[in-house]
Amino acid sequence: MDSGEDALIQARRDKAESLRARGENPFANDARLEDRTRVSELRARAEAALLEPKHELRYSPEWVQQIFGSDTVHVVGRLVARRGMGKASFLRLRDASGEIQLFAKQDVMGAAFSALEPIDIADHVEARGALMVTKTGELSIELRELRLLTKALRPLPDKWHGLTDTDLRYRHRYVDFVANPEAAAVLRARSLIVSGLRDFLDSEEFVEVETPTLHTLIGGALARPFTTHHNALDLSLFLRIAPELYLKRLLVGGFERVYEIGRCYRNEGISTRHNPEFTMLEFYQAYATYDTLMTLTERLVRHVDRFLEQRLAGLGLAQYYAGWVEARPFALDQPFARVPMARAVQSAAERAALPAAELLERLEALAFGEKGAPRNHEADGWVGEYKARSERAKSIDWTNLRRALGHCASPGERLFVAYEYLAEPFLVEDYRAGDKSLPVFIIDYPIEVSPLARKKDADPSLTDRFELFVHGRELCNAFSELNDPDDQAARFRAQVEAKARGAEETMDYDADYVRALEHGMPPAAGFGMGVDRLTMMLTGQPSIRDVIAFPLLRPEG
RNA sequence: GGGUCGAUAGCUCAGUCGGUUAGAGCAGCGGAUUUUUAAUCCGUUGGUCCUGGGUUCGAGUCCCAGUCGACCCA
Repeated sequence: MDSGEDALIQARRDKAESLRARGENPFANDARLEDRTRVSELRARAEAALLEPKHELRYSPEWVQQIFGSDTVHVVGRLVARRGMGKASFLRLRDASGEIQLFAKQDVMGAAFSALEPIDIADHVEARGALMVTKTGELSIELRELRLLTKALRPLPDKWHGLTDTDLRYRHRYVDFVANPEAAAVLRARSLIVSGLRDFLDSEEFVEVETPTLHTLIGGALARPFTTHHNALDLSLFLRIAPELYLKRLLVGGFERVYEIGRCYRNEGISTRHNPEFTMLEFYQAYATYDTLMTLTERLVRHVDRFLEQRLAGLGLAQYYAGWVEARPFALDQPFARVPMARAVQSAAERAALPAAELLERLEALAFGEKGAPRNHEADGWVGEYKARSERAKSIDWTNLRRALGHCASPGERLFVAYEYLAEPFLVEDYRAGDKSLPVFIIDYPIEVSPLARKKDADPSLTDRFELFVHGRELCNAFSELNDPDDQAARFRAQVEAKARGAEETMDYDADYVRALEHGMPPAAGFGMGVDRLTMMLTGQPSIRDVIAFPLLRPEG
């Protein structure tokens, strides 16, 4: 009654048993690694023996002989392929640094050749032998000894197709990383991207800090939180949605440049761009403005990209980076566009052959009312006329634009909604650098949608704020910080009132934060960026799940 | 929340108009093979066709409901 899977596992258990019967441990951990060599070291030493063209990885037998002589090398790793030839056998061994072929010959190994019998693909082994080159030019280790270290009781997926079922890939991620090397390369890249961020910020004299993730108040962003409870204090707590307010308290405390890279939690839906827990970089710089930070942001993104390229190459993973860059639809090497939101809306309207000034004046009249009916009886006619102006005008989501306008209570909110529907969907086509899209800073956001940003001196209806869009996707949010405690207290009160009116995503009144501002926070600018999204962007991954080691999934049924 | 598509062997996939005992490749098992590269050749094991109803002489296939997933929209 065994299923096919049970039979495959049983066959491997039987092999483990046969080893135990011979007094060997199929889960040994006594390998002596003093003389262990990583595959990458062997490849590096053998590089001088590479034949042209080098990317084909064919080696000269004489040169390899010259470099390595008959010295025995010692490697450990997982077997990922096996080709039996009777009295000879080819195995492929993978360690964290790379792969190399093992060549087993009965006349060389003698009795040790029988060690191959109980060994399967996926097992971890240690091997000793001399470097040589096969007749096809493949660098190989001619085995003297082979020993099982760990028996894998389950088989690997199809050697050619790997594991493609997306659900299985994410549920059995440990298999995904073995079967799909690019998935593992993305995780390596993520680690390097985080290192690159630290490398850049540390060199700019920022201090890395860790602030609480358990919060008593909701603040720093507009999002629904997860709730939890501290037993000893009998205290309700929120998992943080952003570190912002604590980092700015540190500016009050005298730290001029601080940053934090850490997990944030938002109790929202899951999509290709959203995971309930995600990693955010925030940094704050005293005596700086959002203008300073735009320049810094461009340098930061380019620095991280170069850092990634160099370090991946150092790991022998250059081909993955090359593939990602090849597929990139955006350019990072040219100055990013900087466009005030109002101008972005105006020029987007013009590009759709719409009367920009008239349209902006009519936003309130275009809104749907409570029951989805137009507030203004002329509005349907205007929209019909607008749609006829151009293909682009026709492709605008007028229905949802008017619905969203219906929820707006101020001109600033309406401008923001107009931007979201008229301009943002077209950023990729409107801002170009040759055949690539150009990253765009949208600047000067309305004050109503920016509760923590500083008012513009020249126009108090706007804030000194930018968001960076790379190929149409939001990557960063930054602004000159509000440090007037009275202004901040008034904005908190507005949030509390919005909550009382039924708004779901609001901030709480944070009296301690207002007190901190009363002690004097230096003028400053702050910056936030999703590390997951940055990784998606630089590695060309379509889903946030591809850049998270273990994304949240519905539990197995 | 709405729409579209999908779920068949451990993995990757076929399965025609509803019709005999559901197939292939890989993996596994047995055999041959001392330079292979997805090795090759011979033989062979392995199935809750996602679940539950329904239509029918007969359902992997058609219908309904549900579960799970992917993509798009909100």
